[in-house]
Amino acid sequence: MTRPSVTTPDALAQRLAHSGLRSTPQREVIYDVLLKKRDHPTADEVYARVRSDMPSISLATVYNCLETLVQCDLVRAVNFERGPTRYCPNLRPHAHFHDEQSGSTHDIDLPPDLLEKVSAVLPPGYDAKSVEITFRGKALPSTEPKAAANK
Amino acid sequence: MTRPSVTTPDALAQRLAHSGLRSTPQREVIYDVLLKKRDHPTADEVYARVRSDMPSISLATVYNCLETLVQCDLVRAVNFERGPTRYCPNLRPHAHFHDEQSGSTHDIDLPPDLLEKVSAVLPPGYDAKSVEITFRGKALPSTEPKAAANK
DNA sequence: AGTGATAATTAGAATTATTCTAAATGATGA
DNA sequence: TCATCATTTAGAATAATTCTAATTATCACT
Ligand SMILES: [Mn+2]
Ligand SMILES: [Mn+2]
Ligand SMILES: [Zn+2]
Ligand SMILES: [Zn+2]
Repeated sequence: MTRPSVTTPDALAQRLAHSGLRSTPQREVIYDVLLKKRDHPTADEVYARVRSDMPSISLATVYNCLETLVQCDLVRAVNFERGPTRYCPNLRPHAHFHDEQSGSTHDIDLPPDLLEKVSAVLPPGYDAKSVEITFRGKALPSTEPKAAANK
Repeated sequence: MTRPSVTTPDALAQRLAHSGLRSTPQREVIYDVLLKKRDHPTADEVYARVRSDMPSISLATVYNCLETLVQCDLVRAVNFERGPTRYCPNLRPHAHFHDEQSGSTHDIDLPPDLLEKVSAVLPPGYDAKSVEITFRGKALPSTEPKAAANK
């Protein structure tokens, strides 16, 4: 029954304020879209989804808002090779698994000590602010993202 | 006194033949350039370096040859965020450290068991063909890549 | 050596995701 | 209400890469 730390829409205004930014309808609906279907959509996909709620929003605004959410640490930008950037509202420490067949991206939760263990391979003189772990391969269809299991 | 497994220019013709491809002057000079200065150059940087040896080479050929070397498993393509792809002839298992100040990329050799340990976090149903580990942060100037220390 | 088949290279156009620019709109608060 | 500053917006610009179609090089055979 643990809840994700900050992944509720309410947290948005707080986090934005903390960075001296305003909560706007565009930022809210974009964050909602990310929380509702956590399949690592691209900016274009976010744009398409947001347009049903807000048909007048512009693609530039989608890019601007996503960047803002990333700066506020509410969302992670996820890249794989040279593909378009994908957006992830999962704030727990996790890795990404890219299924080559389907093109889908899955979250892999990490045990609490793994990132430290990995960072321990750094020789003296290297000070890492972040670590990213990415897998590429084949995932069984049963591992396809099911209907928005939040928790 | 261990030697890197396949990182000598001689290996090139072999590996290419194994994939049914020819060894060409362009492929050779590009692979040489990658071996000579292992600082993870971009395609543009490779192009610039190769042009002193072979002024008539085209940028399209540089892209083609780099892709060929990657397909033959002689070179790794390395991406960081949305930056241009960089190329790495280090075939040992290693991670990448991106120094945010200088923009430089460093190889971090990995202990033999680490990648297995990391892959062990995958739930059943996930079959990873590759794992990538990327660090981002600050590296002390002393860790700057020194004059082509091969071995 | 000559010939046809295939592979590789090349210049330049096209593509794609993203960023930039400059103007319009919206909120804030003296 | 007005001035100020933040945000959004449309469209142009950018940058890395890929594609296209033509040319050149290599190879296998005769
Ligand atoms: Mn990824
Ligand atoms: Mn990298
Ligand atoms: Zn994720
Ligand atoms: Zn490397």
